[in-house]
Amino acid sequence: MTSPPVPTPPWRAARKDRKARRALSRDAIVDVALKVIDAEGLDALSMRRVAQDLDTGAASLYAHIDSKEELMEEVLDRVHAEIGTIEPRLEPDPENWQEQTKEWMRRGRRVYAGHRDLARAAMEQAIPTGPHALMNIEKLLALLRAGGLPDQAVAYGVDALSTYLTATVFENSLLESSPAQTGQTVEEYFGQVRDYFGSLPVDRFPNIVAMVEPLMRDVGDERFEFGLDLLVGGLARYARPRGTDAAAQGQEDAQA
Amino acid sequence: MTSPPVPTPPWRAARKDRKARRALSRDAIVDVALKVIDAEGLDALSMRRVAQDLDTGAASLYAHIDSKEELMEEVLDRVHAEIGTIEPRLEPDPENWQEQTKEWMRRGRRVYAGHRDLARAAMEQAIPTGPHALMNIEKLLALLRAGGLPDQAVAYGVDALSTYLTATVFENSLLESSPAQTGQTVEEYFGQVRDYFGSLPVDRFPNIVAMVEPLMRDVGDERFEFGLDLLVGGLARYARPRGTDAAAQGQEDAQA
DNA sequence: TAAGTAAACGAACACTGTTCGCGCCGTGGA
DNA sequence: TCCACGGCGCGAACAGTGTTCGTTTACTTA
Repeated sequence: MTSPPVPTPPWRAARKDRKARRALSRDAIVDVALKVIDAEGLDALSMRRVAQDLDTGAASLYAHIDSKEELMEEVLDRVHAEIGTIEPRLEPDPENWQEQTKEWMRRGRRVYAGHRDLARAAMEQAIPTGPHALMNIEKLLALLRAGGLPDQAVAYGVDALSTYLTATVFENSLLESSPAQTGQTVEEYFGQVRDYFGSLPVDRFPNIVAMVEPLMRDVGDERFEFGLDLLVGGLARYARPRGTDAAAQGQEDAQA
Repeated sequence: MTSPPVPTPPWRAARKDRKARRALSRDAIVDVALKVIDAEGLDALSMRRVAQDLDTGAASLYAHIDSKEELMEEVLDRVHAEIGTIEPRLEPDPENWQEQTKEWMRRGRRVYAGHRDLARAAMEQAIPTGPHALMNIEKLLALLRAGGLPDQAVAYGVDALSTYLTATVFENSLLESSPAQTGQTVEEYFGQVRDYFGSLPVDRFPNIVAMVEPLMRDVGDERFEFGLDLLVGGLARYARPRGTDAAAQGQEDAQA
């Protein structure tokens, strides 16, 4: 098979080039996937799209990753890492657990908001089991336990907080991306909805018509903060009595 | 072009048969779509699948409906009608608005739960504008206003409640449908997660390990009821002072 | 009866996630 | 040094998806 030296044909050279940047790996794939989401949104993410940025075909990805679903889990866990590593050492303070919890939630919101509509993917994940996602659950559990809540309240509380976080961030991303598909800005879209609500028949929808302004006010921080206060404040009612007021409250659930 | 009478060829006869049941209409399409969702789940819903039950092709549907998205809006509004028509006349009672609100939420949950994973579609709808959806918002607004909440608290409160409803119902449907795809029951899936959580390294995840049981307890009513109580109880803090306690609270948002 | 119109429809387009099987390539053993 | 092996890369294909095009069909109106 020893043949005399011959200039390699162009297609083989091209092949060589491609093989040369053999940077194909699990991490590289997840990297690119997240970059695509950040740049073009979740809908633009396809196996072919990821492969394209890696100068290869979609089939090649399946040597490193079982399915797109698994890829998404990996991407989501990377984002969970981003939430957790901003302030790696968090010492739950029993005197300050409410504000700490809120701050943690705000951090999560900021991080998610920085990745377009990735929160939609987070919603579709039933129970997150990635290491960094677990770390975040662990942190939240620690905060609520520091508040002295009964175990069941801690568990349901963490669940409610997580649900609230992903759901609100997702809805926010919807409000930004769905009017963009028809080429209008968020303000235009909101203006249209405001007008529509205002134009409803007053006899059938008196409250909507009367409440158009408060309903349409702010899509962002204030709205999020309101619900957050509802939840954390509600959880605080379960807290171990401290200071003057008793923590007793008449609900039968969330027993210790 | 006048040709002598000839027995219609079989294929034309077949065509005749199909045309005879010209029951194709907007309502009929929405009917079938909802039936498909109820019977086979949201993922099974495709334009071709709907057309098949109507003995036609997918293209024929587009004479009555602009897009699949519009079809989903129609389906969702039908379900919203189902929520609203169970108790068409609801008189908001200022003395009882909290329990009325909770009951309304429970009703919504029951209805959604009766339609498989349709709640996922509800999540993806940015701002519902269907007539029956608006009617439900109207009802919720009336209830919170009867409680004497400041306008902004009413608006944000309705939003938080709606979000909580769809998000929790959606998560519940996920927990039921996602393990079913791999052929296991919900109990098996939950057992696996429980075992996994329990097997985590105690030094890194002390709270998760300690809280496995409360975390994994109940996927249903109790969990929902807990979050519901958090929200409604939190809203009640904004209520107009009645009886002894003052409703003042230090948050700066949700001003009237 | 003739014309006009609106619905129905088959085929096609551009996508999607995933699988199959071939061929290249770097590494370990003889 | 040579060779075989095994894993990875990858083009092509499969079975789907929502949607559109151009045509045929059926019904209504003049």
